[in-house]
Order: sequence, then structure tokens, then C-alpha cells
Amino acid sequence: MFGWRELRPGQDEAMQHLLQGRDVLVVMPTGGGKSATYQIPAQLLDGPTIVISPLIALQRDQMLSLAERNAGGAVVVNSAQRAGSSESSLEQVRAGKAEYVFLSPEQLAKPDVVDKLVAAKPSLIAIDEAHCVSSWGHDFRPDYLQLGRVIERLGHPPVIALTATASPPVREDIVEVLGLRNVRQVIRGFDRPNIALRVRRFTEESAKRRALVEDVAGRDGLGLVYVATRRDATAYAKELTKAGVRAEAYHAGMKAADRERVHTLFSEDGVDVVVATSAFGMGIDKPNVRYVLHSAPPESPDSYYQEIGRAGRDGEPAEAVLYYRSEDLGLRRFFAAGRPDEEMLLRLATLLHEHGGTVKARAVRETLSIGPSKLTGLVNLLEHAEAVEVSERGELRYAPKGPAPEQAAADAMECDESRRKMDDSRIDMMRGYAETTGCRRRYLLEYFGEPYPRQACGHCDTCASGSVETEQADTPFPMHSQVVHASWGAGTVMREEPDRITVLFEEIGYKTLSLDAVQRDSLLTLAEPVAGGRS
DNA sequence: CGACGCATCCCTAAGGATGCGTCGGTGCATTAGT
Repeated sequence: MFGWRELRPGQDEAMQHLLQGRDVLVVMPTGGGKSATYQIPAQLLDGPTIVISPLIALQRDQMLSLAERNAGGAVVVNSAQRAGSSESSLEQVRAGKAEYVFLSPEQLAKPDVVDKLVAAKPSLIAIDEAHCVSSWGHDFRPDYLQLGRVIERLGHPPVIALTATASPPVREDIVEVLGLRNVRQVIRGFDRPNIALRVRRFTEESAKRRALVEDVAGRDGLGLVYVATRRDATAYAKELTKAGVRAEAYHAGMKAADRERVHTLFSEDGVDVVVATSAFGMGIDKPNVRYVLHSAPPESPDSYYQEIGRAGRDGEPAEAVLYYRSEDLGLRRFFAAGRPDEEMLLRLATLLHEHGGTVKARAVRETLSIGPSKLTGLVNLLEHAEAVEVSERGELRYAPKGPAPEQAAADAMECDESRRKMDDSRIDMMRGYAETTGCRRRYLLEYFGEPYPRQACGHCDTCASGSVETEQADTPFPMHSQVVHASWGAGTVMREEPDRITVLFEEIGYKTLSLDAVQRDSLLTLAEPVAGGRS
């Protein structure tokens, strides 16, 4: 049906788990055949498959590629189509005339859409780009955090979550938010040895800009330059054009037609380089991208690996260069520092508490005069504080045994504070990557929990310059051992260096500790190893 | 948190230094107006 002669590593395993009724988290590089892991079980299971996908453009592409096959029909439900069209899509699903239905999490926030899907008796749910659950749900697209409830409402058929990049805490977040049960993790192909890794450090912004423009002008082949702001996207594109490079800017503030035009140029090799904010890239599977440069660090190694992973898909040599000034992390800290509206949080908690019964979300929005997205964000926080419950139909009520509203608001703020600490620690890990004297590949792979031999990878600047440590560190806290800190709680050793270790603490994120201090003050104790592992 | 643009200061004048305010990413859905 799909024209494949054989399965790739991991595909078979993921499919077997689904067919045996288990939930699965798949982490595989783009182009590694992630889609197949739900497309084939979808054919074998009796009932439609719901695919949750973050971008309307992705939904359309996936729907069209399935429509070319004789695979039982695929439809989309979103705001980009005519009013009646989503109706008829849902009708086709209910009548068994469509095997695949693509929707955004926001569509699933609508009770009548979910009702129609329940009536269609779905046999499988696939969450595409599942890392969005973790990175976008908190304030940007809060409906992501309600997916767990929707999955239950849909009868919790086997669920498969798919992503190309997710560090261990992101994987845990995905499993928790989606409420996955009896979950198996299938993780394959993290290392991308053909991508050479390099960091160039600068003190002056102007020197960094000149060097980057010069660098691009001297390169052959197709490339991507990631920048931090829309203004920089335009500015760099202009300077590169002046330097004789066919460059195009790309960011979310551009008109849809212009964005479309840049995509087309990029896919048809009609451009040398696209200068973009993080808006560019999801769903891109272009084999011949030769380099990915960053004019500033992104907010986490997760994002960085995702973005440089768009280079060298053809397996030919490619390069990822980070143009780095420590000051550039400031913008990321600013973005991570946003706090919820505490006053509104308290008003919402008080309102629901005093009402005492079940209230429609619309009525709450009108009373507090806030938008749907803000309300969902606040509800997510109060749910986390176990003060508010959301019914199957999306109605709100105060938890019978919930804390008092003041306490609930305070608890919710504390939950958010802990998330912010984790975000900050990811920024620190990005700094660590930029400033490490060790092998950069090992740094990234260990961040993702993949052991990498202590040897020169030969494809990063630190290995090439000979500064990399190859000696096996002899520490009392080996890689991946479980440790406990008096005030930071439980954690896992994620990185060892001769004089320090990095621990991922469950509550507050990544911390790098000097071994001297750890031993002098007995800061850490080894915990009992936890039985069981991951595939 | 830091960069940038603008106004002000210095006072021979011009242009560099300083201070202040503003702005900064990712997308869905919905609706009013053409």
C-alpha cells in the first residue's frame, strides 16, 4: 500500500507495541520513518486514526500524501477551510469513510468536535511533533496541556507520540501530560555523525555579524541561518544580499504569501540561504542543506539539536556553527522569565470556589473578560494545584477537596516557578554547550541521555583542536546514577567531567557541581539504582 | 537581560558620552470590514 519493502530499525517495535494495546513514545530523526509507525497500525486496527498535528500546513501536506495512496481516505479539520468543510470531514470520519483525521489541539478543545470523534470510535491516536506538548503548552498554546483529558474522553485507544528530539525530562513531560499508560519508549538514531559541530565566540556584536556574513558568502550549497529576532532576519538577509548571496528572510510576521514563496524557493533550490527565526523548519525534510548557522543561541539544547538536525539529511557532510556571545542568552532569559497573571489566577479560583457548581468556560470568560487561550492557561495551572477540575464536556468546577482559593493561587504560582527554574537550567545547558572545552557531540548526546564513548568524535572544533579530554573520569557518581541533594532533591547524573558533574534534578532542572565541593561538603548521596530500563 | 533609537549634555563647536524608554518568538481560531 505504501510502497515500502522493509521496515527500518525501531519501526517494527513501535508498531508491535501499539497493536498489543500499549502506548508508545517514538523519538526518531525526521526522515527516519516516524509516520509509518502509526500509518500501518492504522490500517490494521478497526476504526479511524486521529492525528494531532501542530501546524495547519503540516496537516495539509500529510493529508495530501495519504490521499495519493489507496489508504482509506484522509481528512482535516481546521479553521483554514470553509465552515461546512470541517463538518463534512467529521461526518466522513463518523461514517467510516476516512481512516485518518488531522486536527490541531485547539480543535479538540471544542466539545462538539470531540463528541463527533467519540461517536466514530477511534482505534488509534497519534501525536505528531510531540515535543510541542512540553514546550508550547505552558503559555503559548495551552490547549496542548488538555490533550490528556481529551484522550481519556476518546476512550484512550493506543496512543503514539512522535518527535525527532526530546531530552529525558521532555520525554517525561510528554508521558505525564498525555497521560500515557504502560508506555514503551522507542528511541533511535540520535547521533548525526555527518554534521560537524563548531562554535565561534565573539565579544562584539558587530564583529559577530561581519564574521557570519563573510562565512555564508564563502560557502557553497544550501544553508539556513537562525536568528533571534524578526528584525535580525530582515537585517541579515539584506546584508547577505549585498554580499552577493541569494538570501531570503523568514519569520512569523511576514504575509502568508511571502512565507509560502520562501518555502517554495527553498524546496526548489532557488535560494542560497534562508535567514529565519524559529518559525522556519517544522515539517522541513530537505536532504541537501549543507549548513545551519546560529547568530545567537536558542533557549535549549533541545531546540538547538532540532534546528541543526535540518542539515545533512542526505548523509553527506554538513556543518552546524553557533556564533556565540554570552550576552545573547539574555533574550532567552527574558522570554523564560514571563510569569502568569497572579491576580487573575486568584479571581478565577475565587469565582469557581464561590459558585460551587459546574460552570461553562464561556460564562467564566465573560465574567472575567479574558480570552479562551488565557483562561485555558490559568485553568491548567489551577488543575496542577489540584484546585480546579475540567469535565468531559470542558466545563469547570472547583475540586471538592481542593485547597482554599488563596492557597490554590499560591500553589499554582509555585508550580510555574518550578517550571521556570527548569527553563533557566536549559538555558544554562545551552551556555555549557557553547563554552565547553570537551567534545561537543558528546555534550549533546549525553544531554539526550545517549552514552557516547570518551573519545574524539573527530567532527567538532574541540576535538579537532585537541583540547578535548579523552581520559575516563573516575568519579564516585557514574553516568546515569541516581543521586540525592539535601535541598535540590533527587536527580540523575547526566554528564561527567574530570572536575565536575552535571545532574538533572527532577524539580529544578540541570545543575553543574564541582566534584571538590561535592566531596568536601558531602552534597550528594547515591540512591538505590532503579530497576527496569528503556528500549 | 541587553540592544537600539532618540534626546540631551558638554559648551568654542562638533560629535562622542550618557540616560531613558521601548522592544523582543513560536500558531491556533475568530471576527470585523473590504
